Amino acid sequence: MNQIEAPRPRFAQIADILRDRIRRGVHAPGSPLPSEPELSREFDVSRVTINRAVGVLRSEGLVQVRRGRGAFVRSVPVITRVATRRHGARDAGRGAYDVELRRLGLDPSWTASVERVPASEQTAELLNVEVGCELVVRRRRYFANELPVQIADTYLSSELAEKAGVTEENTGPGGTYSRLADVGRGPVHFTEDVTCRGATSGEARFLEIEPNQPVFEILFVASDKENRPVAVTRHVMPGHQWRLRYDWTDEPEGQTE
Amino acid sequence: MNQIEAPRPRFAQIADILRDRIRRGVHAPGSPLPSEPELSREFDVSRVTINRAVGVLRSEGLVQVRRGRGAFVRSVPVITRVATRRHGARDAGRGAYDVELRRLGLDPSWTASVERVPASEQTAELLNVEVGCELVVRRRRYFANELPVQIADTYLSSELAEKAGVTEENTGPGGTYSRLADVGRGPVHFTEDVTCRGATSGEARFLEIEPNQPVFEILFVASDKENRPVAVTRHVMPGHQWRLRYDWTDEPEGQTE
DNA sequence: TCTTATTTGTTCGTATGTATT
DNA sequence: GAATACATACGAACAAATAAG
Repeated sequence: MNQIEAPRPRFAQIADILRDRIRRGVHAPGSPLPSEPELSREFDVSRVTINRAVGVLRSEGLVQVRRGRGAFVRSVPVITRVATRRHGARDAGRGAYDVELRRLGLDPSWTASVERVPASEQTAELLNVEVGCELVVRRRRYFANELPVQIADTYLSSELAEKAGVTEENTGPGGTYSRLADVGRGPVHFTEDVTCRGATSGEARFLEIEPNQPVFEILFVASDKENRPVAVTRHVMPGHQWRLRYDWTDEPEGQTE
Repeated sequence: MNQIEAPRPRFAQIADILRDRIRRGVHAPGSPLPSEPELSREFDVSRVTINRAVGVLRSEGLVQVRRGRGAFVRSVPVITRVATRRHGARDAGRGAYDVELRRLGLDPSWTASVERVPASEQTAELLNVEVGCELVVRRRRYFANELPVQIADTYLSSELAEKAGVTEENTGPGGTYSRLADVGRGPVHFTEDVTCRGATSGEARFLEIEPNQPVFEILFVASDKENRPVAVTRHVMPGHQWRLRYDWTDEPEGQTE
């Protein structure tokens, strides 16, 4: 067994060089890389090899390529989503998003809309309802400086949504969870499943990333005090631009259950 | 603007077909795909196009390609790492790993070793020590059915490690945290930062995945009751084969601070 | 050990298609 | 319409890892 590093493929070496140039600011955020024919001449390789090298940077989220225009360096602020346990669930919500983005000097914004859809198999199981039964879904889209950074869709059974009065875009002070609490179904138990997968083409289009570029998917289930699920939220966000933070304090031994 | 879906590239269509065949069991886990020349003839495309299609499946973690041998279908059980807040930090540790793997019908195993290393910039900052000062690192490697699934390295200052007596591989009942508690430095506050990034070549080699295939990196900081950091653990695991679960229960309003 | 066949990895030159300016 | 830029694809060639003899 030989510990000497095998010679790296040209496309990988060129990707390294370009990555380093971006890191050092030779190509500033928002500015284009030299065109493929130019890079092809500079490194004395075929344009196909340059295309593959740039493909590496694309899949890392470092550049955004637009056909007919060029490859542009992204500015990728890493946004931290803090889920502090002892302060309750809403800390990971909209208010915290605002604070975090302003801390980074970015302008937070979002859109919201409400629809009715039949329950998918997965959502039906999580909400403990029949497949195909009617759900109310609140779709939110988050932006940082006009750039899309997160998809968040919350599903509730139509029945519960109507009882709690959250079938309109404006859910009033405290949001959906406060309205649920008003009718005695306030969520108390929370489960959050985090996975990492390639973006679907629809997600990629909205988030302006490559299909198959890694995204975080968070499935957030809120249940009431009788442990009945009341709402499911699916978050999808580009993997390279988020950090998920969880913090908590252990109870002293005696108080644990 | 034209809403008609552009025709998909051939390599992507072929990747879809192969992915579907794997899903349907046409190619069972552990068995090889047909060779590239064979697929090239079947789909009547060049071998370069097949190579690119298989590359898509590689980056998804669906197949493992070994040069000179072929492309083998992976068996990819999704392992859930549960971090239940109310039961304390150790629920995400080794015992929980054992239980989860047996639940999946897999055989859990791990290795452990202890080293001394100088503090890197990042670790030094998290542990609040000087860069380059001596640390004790406990390296653990987790396997499922002999397949590597996780890297976990825990760093402590040498001083503290010696006081607590955790400079050997065997740390005794309850593990490192119990020994820290014995000397009055038991961790109480926990912070966990989850990010998603491409595997480094070293990680890829150990985890038997592609370089740049997405991995979860978890930075876990444990602090004592005076909020002094006592240990930092870095976990690295293949993104496609883990699910991170967090669950908790909200305290009633009155008890929140 | 050496040889040969098989299999994947990379690269080139060339060509064609699509999106933008 | 023309020029520019990126996307995909092919055939050919060679390199590197593996397996069989």
